[in-house]
Amino acid sequence: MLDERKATILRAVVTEYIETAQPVGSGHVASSAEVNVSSATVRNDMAALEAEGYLAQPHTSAGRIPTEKGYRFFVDQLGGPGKLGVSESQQVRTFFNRTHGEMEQMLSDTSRLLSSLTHYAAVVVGPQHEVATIKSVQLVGLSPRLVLAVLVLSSGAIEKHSIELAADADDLIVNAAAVRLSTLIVGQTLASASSIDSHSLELGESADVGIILRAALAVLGGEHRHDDQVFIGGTSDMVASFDAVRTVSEILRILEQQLVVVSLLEDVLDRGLSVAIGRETGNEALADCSIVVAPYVVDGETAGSIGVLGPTRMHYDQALSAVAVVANRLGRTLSEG
Amino acid sequence: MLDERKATILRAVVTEYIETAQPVGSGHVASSAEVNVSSATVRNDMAALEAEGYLAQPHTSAGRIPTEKGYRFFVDQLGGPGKLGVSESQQVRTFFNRTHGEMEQMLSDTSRLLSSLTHYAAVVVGPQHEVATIKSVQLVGLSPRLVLAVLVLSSGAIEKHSIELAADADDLIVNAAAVRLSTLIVGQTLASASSIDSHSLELGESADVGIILRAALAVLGGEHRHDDQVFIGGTSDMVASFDAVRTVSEILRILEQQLVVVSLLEDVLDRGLSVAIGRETGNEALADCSIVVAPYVVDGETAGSIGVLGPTRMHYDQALSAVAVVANRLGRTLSEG
DNA sequence: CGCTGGCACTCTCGGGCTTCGACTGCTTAA
DNA sequence: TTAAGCAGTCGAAGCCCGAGAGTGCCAGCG
Repeated sequence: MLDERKATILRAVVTEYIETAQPVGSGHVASSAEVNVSSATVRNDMAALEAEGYLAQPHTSAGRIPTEKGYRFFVDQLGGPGKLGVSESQQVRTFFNRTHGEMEQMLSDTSRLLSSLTHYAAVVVGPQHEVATIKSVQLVGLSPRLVLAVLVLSSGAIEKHSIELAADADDLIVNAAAVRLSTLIVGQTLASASSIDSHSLELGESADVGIILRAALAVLGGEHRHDDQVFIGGTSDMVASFDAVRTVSEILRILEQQLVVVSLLEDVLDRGLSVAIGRETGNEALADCSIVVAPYVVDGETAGSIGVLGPTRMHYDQALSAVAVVANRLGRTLSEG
Repeated sequence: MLDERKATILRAVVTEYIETAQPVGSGHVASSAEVNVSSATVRNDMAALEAEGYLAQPHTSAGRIPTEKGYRFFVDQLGGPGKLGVSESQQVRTFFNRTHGEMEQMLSDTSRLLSSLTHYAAVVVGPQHEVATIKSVQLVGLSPRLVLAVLVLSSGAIEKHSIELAADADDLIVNAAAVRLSTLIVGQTLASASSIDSHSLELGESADVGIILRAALAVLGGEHRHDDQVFIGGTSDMVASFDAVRTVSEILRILEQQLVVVSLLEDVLDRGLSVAIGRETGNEALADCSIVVAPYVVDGETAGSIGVLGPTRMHYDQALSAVAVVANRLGRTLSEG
């Protein structure tokens, strides 16, 4: 499709533009190390590249800037992620050597690490609860009609749901229900626990206990998708890459709606993409942004995903390697625990 | 200090500047409804106001803009918070009628509500755990050397701490420790629980149980301040009030570090509803920002605080009423549950 | 046939200039 | 004490122009 020289020229334009944010002209390209032809030749090729949609001109007599298609080509021919710089990989190493303890804390710190590595916004989506089994369940009466169900999952995550009762329930009844609930659902996954037929189990129970059980199971059956844990860091870094406050505001709006972010990441992964450029993100407001994502694997299962969000003119190589390395280390660290 | 006319003129300048973000000249002030003198007179008074430090001039032949001292006077003479507009108070009412259930969800939604009311960034700090008593404690073994301690507090909040053991512990031992721990700390506050002398209680326990107990109590004694829950919403709205990306980036950095929270808490200790203008926030990076805070009261105790962060030229009256009303309703709603 | 040098052209950017208008401060008079 | 008028100041906006960076195209050269 693109001969070798055109590809080199395109590469040169993209890297130069990523660096300077200025339209790059034929002269700059010709004087770059990889290109050994005159600026006139570069001009001809750039005109061709523009005709084919890889480059665009803000106006006549300005240099060229890459289009999304141009970035796409650049990223694709980049192949996989490269290696991290020494200081960065050192940073990653010390981070993961030092980190331990609470998973939430770790994920939150990971988003900070990733944003500090890339200077873009980092999004870390916690492990899905769907594969985790229930380690323990507990019912705690907070007030006569309010009971809190606390689940501990094998992943170390905690789910809590409050259950409002129609009638008062004393501690004895609550405890009885807790015991019964434990025997029913401990060891199961959330999904299978919530599919238990609540009618079949009221046999042999007192009415009060049955009511609580049914309420608890109903609550478990609710939307689990919603309580995905999402950690976002480094927005202040990313913001500095843009120059219009309007753009910044729109991007922040997207990030605030965390649900969107999650579906964004999942969507990108579904399509097998690890990089979404501009409108490929599927969101008009992110037309000036790119996303780099990777899943992380815990105990052989894809658990969650991490990603960075930056301007379309991001340092793709650095971002790719950072995301890849951090996803890898995060998965390994979580597997050990 | 300021005679009535000067106060009126200052008020007019501030409101006009808040509205337009443009320096306001004597002509505008003279033609405003509250002022019935000529522009020349206004000029004289404005010169005096400038000499006294309430107003400033970006340059000769420009209008005046308020200084921090000017805003301060404006806010002080505003007295308490006014009433909310009809649609806003309607919004608050339906929000609090509809809301129930998980506290975290509620606080997070509250920050969204507050930012949607004011169009500034809203910060909601969850109830301090210090007054809450422990309702239940549970130890769950995740792996042979990793035990998760889960506390349920009377406020409905949950604390979890992971405990790493030096030696393997089987379920029997963990359960024994859990039972013992329950009798020790249930009903106490976190503070008093963490001050239990761990050495005195090993009597009559097996060594294994004692080890776990000691580890658990040690973990409880850790820093509780750190796990204050903070919910921040509406940054995208606030950002739109500024025009320099640089400023925006710095403000976001502050929010990310949750430094604002510190000043929020400190301010709330001093007085009730309060406003910090510009450098009064104690942070150089927030020189162009103001903060409006109020504590909320649950069951007669100051539980936490809420606030908004916006530009110094914020709509103080609206912000004050919104914060006051939401703090009030939030406290009442949390008291009921 | 592809590459290159040259040339004319285009368009932005920045400086310098002028004009305009929105202010102010001061002076003077009621 | 207030108002009116007037001169002065300064930024914003418009304009022009030259410099510079780029382009497209063409003709010649290997």
